[in-house]
Amino acid sequence: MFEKEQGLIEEKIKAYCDANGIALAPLKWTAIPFAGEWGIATSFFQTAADEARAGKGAGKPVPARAQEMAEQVKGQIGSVDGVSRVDAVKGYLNVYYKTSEYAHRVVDEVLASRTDFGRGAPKGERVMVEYAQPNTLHSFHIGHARNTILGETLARLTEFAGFETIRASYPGDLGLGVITVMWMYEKFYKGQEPQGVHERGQWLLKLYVEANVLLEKKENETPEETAQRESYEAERREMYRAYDAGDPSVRELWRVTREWALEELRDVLRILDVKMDVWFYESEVDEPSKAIVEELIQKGIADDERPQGGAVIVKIDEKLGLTKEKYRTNVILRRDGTTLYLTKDLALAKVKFETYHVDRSIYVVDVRQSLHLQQAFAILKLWGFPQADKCYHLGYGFVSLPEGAMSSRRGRVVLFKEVYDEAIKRALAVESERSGNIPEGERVKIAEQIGLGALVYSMLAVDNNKDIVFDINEALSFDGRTGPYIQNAHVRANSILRKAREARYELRDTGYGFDFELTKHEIELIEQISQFPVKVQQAANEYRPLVMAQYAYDLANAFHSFYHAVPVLQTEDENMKNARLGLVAAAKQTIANALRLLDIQAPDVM
RNA sequence: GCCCCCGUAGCUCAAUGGAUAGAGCGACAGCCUUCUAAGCUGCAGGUUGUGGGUUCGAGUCCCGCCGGGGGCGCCA
Repeated sequence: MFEKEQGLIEEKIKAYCDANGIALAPLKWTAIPFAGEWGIATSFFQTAADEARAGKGAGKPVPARAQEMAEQVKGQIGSVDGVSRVDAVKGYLNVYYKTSEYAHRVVDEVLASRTDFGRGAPKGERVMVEYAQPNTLHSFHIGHARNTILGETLARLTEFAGFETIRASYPGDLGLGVITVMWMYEKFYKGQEPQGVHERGQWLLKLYVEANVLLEKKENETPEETAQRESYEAERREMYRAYDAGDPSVRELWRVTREWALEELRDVLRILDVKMDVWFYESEVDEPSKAIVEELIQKGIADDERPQGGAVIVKIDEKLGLTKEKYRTNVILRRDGTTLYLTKDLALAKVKFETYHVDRSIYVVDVRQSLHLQQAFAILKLWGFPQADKCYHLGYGFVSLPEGAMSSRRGRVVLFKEVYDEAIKRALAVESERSGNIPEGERVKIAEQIGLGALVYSMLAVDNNKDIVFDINEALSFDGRTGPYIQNAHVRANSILRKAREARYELRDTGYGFDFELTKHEIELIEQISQFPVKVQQAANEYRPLVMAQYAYDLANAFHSFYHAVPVLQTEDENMKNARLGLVAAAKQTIANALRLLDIQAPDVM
């Protein structure tokens, strides 16, 4: 927001260096890291070090020389519009803003842009974010929730930062797991169907777990048990074969059960306020992907070892001319002619590039699939897609339970829906304890927003590359560094504004100013608000939702401190009252914008 | 055997190579007749796993070691 002033100072620094024959290193600006004062800072360490290396430093230690430069620059700067003072400290040049002027500018900008405050200029690039890729028939657990929340937040960030953004889901609706549930249903539960979208979806998971018990080889099996198990196994294999052969009744069973699972998925996405633009289904990518295998053989990228009884493989390192093993070799078509995960991902990437004209392709996928995705990207590069360089795997650590890894197969999972229901229950309990002023008809809706806010924030507040051991009490905490803490800041800001309206106090847009002595709380809050556009860009460019999660907390924290220490409605002075109401409105708006990017609702009361 | 990630306060986690390594939880002490106490203020808590190296400057980069997790051609 203050590029002009920064530019002016930079010119002065450059002029000083030119006049003194100093080769200036690129200037890096940061916020002054001391609370209560507001401005920007840069240092001269790099320049001094460069000078010393060039043998021109006159033997002076670098820090001392940096400080000397900072002092001399300070002497040269004179007065700059909008700058109250300049300090040279420990090699740093600190430029302090005239807070009254900038405060007015920040508040004005927020109130003029409203929901668009912080939005970046269009970048002319199209991004696709692929996330929410659960297997159908397995129900949606808390690990899928981490994936979906990360993906959705990232999509909101890239979109708001100025990228045209496409959201893509890629459910796995094929494979042995799916067939296993179908077999179980057909054999033991045919004709049954629980009522309720989630009940039905969770029931499918129950069938899956039961089936795996029947199909798993046990220790000390009796011959009868072994025969029984092998007979089940044969039935399952037969169903898989029948599905592949296009058997109409098996296909119909597949279609019906798949729809049950997808209905549940769609409802989970509705709860999470995720609106997918594109659905890629594994079943629809499977057949076309076989064609690309031929293409890759033709182009000399893949080696066909089928004549020797092998598979179709890509020797990635060799084709890239690497001597050290990095991407290794991988199979893109089994010897029986069926496809693999990698095959389908290659075909899907081609569709993304050619049909959707994607410039950047982001995959939100478990970190354990890192090598596979690196292999896919490398093959895309060999294939001649320049977009391969802008494929990015946003890997995330897996979510486990205190008792160990989650396992759909064993039914050892925490389902998203269970946690969501519990979150609402807990939020309602807190509401009835301390929120007397919520209208009866809104209590559940607010509880949903708070409960989900807690859960979502707990997923975003940890860096994506870290594993999470899921603890429901931590995930659903409403105190401290949590979603509800940030939501509460929004509520409190709203409360002040509502009271002002109720008192028929009219907020004047103009004619007020921050030309009074600002408290450190006001300065800190204004500084935080002004940082929002920068944080949006940083989070989007680095593909790091955590940056925004961190920022939202810092902003809310600044507001809570301000709220506690600085009176607004009780302010005697009309001008000051106006200015502070404007600041509160700007803070509320910025908190709301930040929460929106985090896929968290911003309630007006709680 | 090779590759990737992690190791920071009692616990859970932050920190574009830069100023005094920061939050939350937990503990302790305060603050509700005053805009919502899901809050605020104060206090305590650190040899950033370890040994070297690079650098004016290292939690951050490089090498080794220790500890934990993950991955490595016909699973996804």
